[in-house]
Amino acid sequence: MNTNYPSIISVDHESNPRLYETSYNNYSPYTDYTTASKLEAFDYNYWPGTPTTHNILTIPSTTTNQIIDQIQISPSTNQTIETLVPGSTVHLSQINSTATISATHHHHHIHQHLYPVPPPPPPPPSSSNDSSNWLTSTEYQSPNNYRHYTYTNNNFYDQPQWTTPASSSSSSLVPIKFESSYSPSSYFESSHNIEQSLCDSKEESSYSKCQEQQQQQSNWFKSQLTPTPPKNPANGKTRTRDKYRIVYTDRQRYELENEFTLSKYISIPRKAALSSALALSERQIKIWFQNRRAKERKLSKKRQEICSRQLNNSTDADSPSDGGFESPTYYQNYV
DNA sequence: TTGTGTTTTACGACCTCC
DNA sequence: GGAGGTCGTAAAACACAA
Repeated sequence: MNTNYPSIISVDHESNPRLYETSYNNYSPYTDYTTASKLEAFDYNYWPGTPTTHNILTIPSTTTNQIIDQIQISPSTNQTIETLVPGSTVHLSQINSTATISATHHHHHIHQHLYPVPPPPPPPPSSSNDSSNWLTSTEYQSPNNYRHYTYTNNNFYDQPQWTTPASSSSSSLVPIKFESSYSPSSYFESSHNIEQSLCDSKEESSYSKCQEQQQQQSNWFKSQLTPTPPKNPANGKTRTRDKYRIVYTDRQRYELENEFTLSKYISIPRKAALSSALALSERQIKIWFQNRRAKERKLSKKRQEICSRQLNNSTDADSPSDGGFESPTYYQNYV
């Protein structure tokens, strides 16, 4: 496993409109929020690798010069510029590069997926802005194989996890797999130990081990849409008949949190979309938002208390005595 | 391992708005 | 009247110190 990749080139973008993955695995932009509310930061990282064709899901721009993403595809060439414009159709463009690219949120979340196309790769467009080579999101067929990389302890780990769909029919559309580094640590810990040689090996034991690992990965992806049921259902409780509460998956939480950062109150259409995308009922989405707002209120109350305490400390700095500022009545009177 | 405090789902009670 | 809001709370899940 090569952990000696060259320095990572990271570009922070503070004005990227986020792409949203629907339950049908098409990428579509948010349309019911303002552009300003979509601001998020991305880190784009690359390092030299085998020349590969990459698929990039973008929203083509013809009406604005807004540039929100620049990916240098090799040190000796010019930059490829992808432009995302909210509210327009999502397209797939392809580039040939000698770089392996990943796009990750600066909070460890992968928002945009760049898949190497399995050989033989389709001919690349003459330029990345050549819209004649773009596919619509419904035409997009994710590759039969893709490669996943992770970033740990300031090193990129080559993490070859070649995944092949269960079905052998290559003509059927394969759902775009959700990759998130906001995932159980055990997933990555186990992944780091996977050696590519296992899958390349002619040895039956190594091959079956590889198959097993692939199955585990596949199960993890599936599990991200399946909330964990309670270990001990509460019998006779007045709550849900057969379950007291379930634990949402990392992906469900992640998408809900993302939605919450966009708006503290979820709209009816967004609720319906999230419901189908995350396999949660609209009631669960609604209650999650209610609970999340409650948490926010609790946190801001706590912050306010800390602020007033600090303010109080500074105003009392000259005083030899704290005047009993720890007492609840003091705070009550102060606030 | 265990005790304890915190966070996360889920709900009831009650309120407002349309 | 129904939908969805807050508030308070139950209980599972989780984190973490001892």
